[in-house]
Amino acid sequence: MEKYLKVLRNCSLFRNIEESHLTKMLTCLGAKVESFDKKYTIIAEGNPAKYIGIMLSGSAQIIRMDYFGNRNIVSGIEVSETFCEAFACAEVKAVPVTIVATEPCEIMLIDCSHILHTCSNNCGFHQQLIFNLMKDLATKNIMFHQKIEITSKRSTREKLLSYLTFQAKKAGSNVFDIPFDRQELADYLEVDRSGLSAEISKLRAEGIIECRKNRFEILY
Amino acid sequence: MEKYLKVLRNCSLFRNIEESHLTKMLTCLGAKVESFDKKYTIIAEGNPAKYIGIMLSGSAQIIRMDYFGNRNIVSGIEVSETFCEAFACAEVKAVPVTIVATEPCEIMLIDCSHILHTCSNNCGFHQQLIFNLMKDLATKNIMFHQKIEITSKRSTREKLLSYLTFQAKKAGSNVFDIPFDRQELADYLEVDRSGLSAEISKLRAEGIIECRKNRFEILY
DNA sequence: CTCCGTTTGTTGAAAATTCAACAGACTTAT
DNA sequence: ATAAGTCTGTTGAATTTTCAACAAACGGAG
Repeated sequence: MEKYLKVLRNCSLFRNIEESHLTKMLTCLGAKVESFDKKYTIIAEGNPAKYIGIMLSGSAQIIRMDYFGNRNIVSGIEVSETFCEAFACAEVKAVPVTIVATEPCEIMLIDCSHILHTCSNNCGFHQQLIFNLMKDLATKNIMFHQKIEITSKRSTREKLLSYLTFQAKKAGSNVFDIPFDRQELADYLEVDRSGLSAEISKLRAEGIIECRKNRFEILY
Repeated sequence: MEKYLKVLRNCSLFRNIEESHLTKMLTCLGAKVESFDKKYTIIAEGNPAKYIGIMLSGSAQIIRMDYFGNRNIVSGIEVSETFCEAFACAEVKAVPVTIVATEPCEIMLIDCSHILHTCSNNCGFHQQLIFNLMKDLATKNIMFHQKIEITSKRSTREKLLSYLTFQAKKAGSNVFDIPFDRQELADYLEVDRSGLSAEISKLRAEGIIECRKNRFEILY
C-alpha cells in the first residue's frame, strides 16, 4: 500500500487523516487494489453497489448505455478521485452505470459498509470518514449541477461554449486540455459527433476559439 | 415548532433522532421558519449558500435561468424534502440556482455551519445529523443520475416516456399524477413545449399513454 | 518507413426540434 | 354569470440536429 500513499493523501476521502494512520486504517477497512487494462470494464451496470472506488493510477469514465447503444458519458475519473460512493452510501442494490478504463489503471476498492458501520476494532476513524464522505458527496452534487447547466443548453454551440468556459475556469487559463476525444466530448455533451466537429470548425472560423487536438484556447 | 413535528419526522435529515429531542435541537441549531406566497423567490441565485432548507408545507421548484431567459427546472421540492444542502455542505460562496414557490409555502432554514461544527452546548446530535446528511446527499446524487438518464435521451418522445416510466415506478402504479404543468414538464425535460404537447397527442393516438391534465396512465 | 486502423472534419439529405401564432378549454376574480 | 387571463393543443415554416458516407490526418506496430 505504501506506494499509493501519495495519491491517497490527495483523496478527499482521507482529508484530515494523518498519513501515519492511513496504512493501518486501510487494512482495517479491508481495502483491496485491482488493475485493469485500457477499455476494460471496472464496474459493470447491475453490479452490487458495495464498494467505494478510488483511482490510484490511470483514468476511467462513468458511462451509461441506453437500449439502443447510445453512449452517455456522465463524467471522467482522474487520479485520486473517488467513484460509486453515492450508490454505496445510498445502499442501492445495483449500480446503474458502467465504469470503463480509458487508460491502464489501478483502483482501490473499499467496502462501504466498513465505513458506515463501526468496526469491531473501534478504530475511531469512522466519524472523520463519514464527514469526508459527506463533503465529497456535496461536491459531486455540485458537479451534477454544472453538468446539467451545460447539457440543458438547447444547441450544440451553446453546450460546447458552456463546457469550454467551465474547463477554462477550472484550469485557470484560457488555454487548457480536455480529457475527451471528439466522440467522447459529443457523448458527454449529448450531441452528434459530426455536428460537434462542424460547430468547432465554425467557432474557429469566427475567431472565437482555437484548438489543436485536445488543447483548446478561448480567444473572445 | 410543535406543529411542524409531524413533517420533520419524515425528513431524512432527522432520521433516527428521537422526536422528544427534536424541539430542543432545533433551538440549538437556530432553525427559523419563513413563509412565501406562490411564485415568490425563496432563495435567489447568487445568495450565500449558508442554509439548508426544509419544505414544511406547500411546494417549490429548483430552477435555473440562462442568459436568454430559458428556464430549466432541475427538480421539484415536496413537503418534508430538503434543498440547498449540497451548496451549504460544500461551502460554496453562492447558490447557483433559484428556489421558487409553486404554492404558498413554509420553509425551515438551518445554518449549515451549526450542523457541521460542534456547538458550545455539545448537544451530541451532530454525528447523527452528519450521517443523515451524508445519506441524503447520496440519495440526491442518485436523483441526478436519474435526471441525466432522462434528459440525455435524444428525442422528445424518449425523454417523455423515460420520465413517465420513472414516475410510474415511483408511484407504484400505471396511473399517477405529475407535479408539472406542460410548460414545466417541457422545462424539466429540456424540450420545446409545443413539441411536447404534440408528442403527448401522438402517444395517445397510438394507445401508448392516456392522460387528463396532470394525471397520466401508461397503457402498454 | 510503410501499412493499417482509428480519429477527425466535411458534406448533403432526412428527420426532428424550435419558433410564432392562434383558437379553444379551463381558471380565477369580480 | 361574465370577463380576463392562463394553459394547452395544433399548425406550418424555419432552423437545427441527426445520420450515413467518405476522405484526409494521425498514430502505432511491424
